[in-house]
Amino acid sequence: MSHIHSETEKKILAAAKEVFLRRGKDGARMQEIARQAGINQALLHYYFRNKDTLFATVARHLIRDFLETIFSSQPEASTFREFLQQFISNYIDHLSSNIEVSRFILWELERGGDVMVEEIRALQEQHGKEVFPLQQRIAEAIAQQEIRSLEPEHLIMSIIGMCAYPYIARPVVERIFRLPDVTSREFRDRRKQEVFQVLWNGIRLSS
Amino acid sequence: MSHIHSETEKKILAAAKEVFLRRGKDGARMQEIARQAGINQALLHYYFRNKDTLFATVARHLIRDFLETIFSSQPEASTFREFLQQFISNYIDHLSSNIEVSRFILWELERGGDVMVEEIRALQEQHGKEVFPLQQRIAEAIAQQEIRSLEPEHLIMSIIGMCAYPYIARPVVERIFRLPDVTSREFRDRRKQEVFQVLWNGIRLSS
DNA sequence: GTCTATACATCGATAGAC
DNA sequence: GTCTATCGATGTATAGAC
Repeated sequence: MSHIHSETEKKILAAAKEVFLRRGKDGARMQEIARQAGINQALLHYYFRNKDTLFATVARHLIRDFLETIFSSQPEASTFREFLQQFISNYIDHLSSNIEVSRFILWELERGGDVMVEEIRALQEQHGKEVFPLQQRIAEAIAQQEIRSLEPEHLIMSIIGMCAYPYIARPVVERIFRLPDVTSREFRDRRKQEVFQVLWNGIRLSS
Repeated sequence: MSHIHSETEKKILAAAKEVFLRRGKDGARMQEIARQAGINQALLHYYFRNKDTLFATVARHLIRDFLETIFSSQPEASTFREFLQQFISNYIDHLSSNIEVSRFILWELERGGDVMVEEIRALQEQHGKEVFPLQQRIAEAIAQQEIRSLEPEHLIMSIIGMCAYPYIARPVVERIFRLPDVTSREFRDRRKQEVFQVLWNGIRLSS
C-alpha cells in the first residue's frame, strides 16, 4: 500500500494501463508494456513481481476511478426527476468517452468481478453507509413520494442496463439498426431522451 | 456447407461447443477439446484445419440457435401489452437457463460481433424483411396506437438492456445488492415484473 | 536500478507410421 | 481415419553482468 512511486514505476503503470485497456489481461503482452514504457521486460518484473500483480494494481485503479466518477460525485439536483435526467446524461457521456474502460469492466465481470465488488465495498465504507449515494437518493425519492414504491436495486439495474446496452452491443446497434455512431452527439442525445422518458414515466406516481 | 457429418465430426463439435462455451475462444485448448471428444489433437486438425475454423463453425451454430429461439419464434399474443410481457418473460428465462451462452455472446461482441451481425442478417432475409419479427411487432403497435410513437430500435435496446443486465453484472448484483441468485425463480419473477412495469408505463399512451 | 541473454512452459500445428 | 512424436512460435519469468 506504499505510495512512494518512482518515475519508472509511474511510467510502467501508465503503459500497463494503456495496454491492458486495449488488449485485456490475457491479450496484453509484457513485452508490449515494457516497450511502451521505454524499458525492458526484466525491469518490469523487478518492479512488479509478475503479470498478475501488475494487472491487479492497474485494474484496481481503473475501476476505482470509474466508480468514483459515476457513483460517488452525484449531480446536485433538487427534484428526483431532474436528478435522474442528469445522472443518465452523465453516465452515457462517460461511457461514450471511455469506451475502453467499459469494455475493461465487462472483462472484469466475466472474470468474476472480485475487484469490482471489493472497490464498491470500499466506496460504501468511505461513505459510511451500506449503500452508495445513488441508492440513497432513490430511497429518499420513494420516501418523499416523488416516485412509486420499488426496490432501488431494480431501478439501478434498469438505468444502467438501458444506458450501457448500446456500448456493449455496439456492433449490432450500428450495423443492424443503422443508427449513427453510438459516441456521436446525435445518438447520445436521442438515447438520453428515450431512456429518461421511459424510466420517468415508468416510475413516477401515476397521480 | 456440407451436411454430411461423420460420428467423429459430431463428437468433435459437441466437445468444442462445451469447451468454447466454458473458456472462450482464447481460453479454450485444442488439447482439452480433443480429450473431451475422446480423440487426439491430430485428428482434430484432420477434420478442422485449425482452431479458427473449428471456432467459427461452433460460434455460428451457437449464435444462430440463440437468435432463433429469442427473435424468430415470437409469442402469439393479441395485444402488444401481453406480447411485451411474454417476450420479457421468455427472454429472461432463456438467459437464465443459458448463462454460458450469454457470456459467449458477450465475448463475440467484444471480438467485433461479425458472426452476430451476419447471423442476424441471415435471419432477416429468411423472414423476407429488412427487420425481424420483434421490430415488426413494435412498428405495428405504434401504427395501431397501442403505444406512443418511438423508434423501435431504441425500445429494443431498452428491453434487452434491462433484461440482460443482471446476467452480465451478476457478481455485483448478487454480492452487492444482496439479491437472490439471478437464476432463481424468485429473482426472475421479481425482475420480470419490474421490467414490464417500467417499460409498459414508459411507452403506453398516457391517455 | 537497468540491461542482455536465456531458461522454461504452453500451445497450435504437422510429419509420418499404421 | 487415427495414432504417437515432435516441431516451432510465442510469451512469462529469471540469471547474471554492469
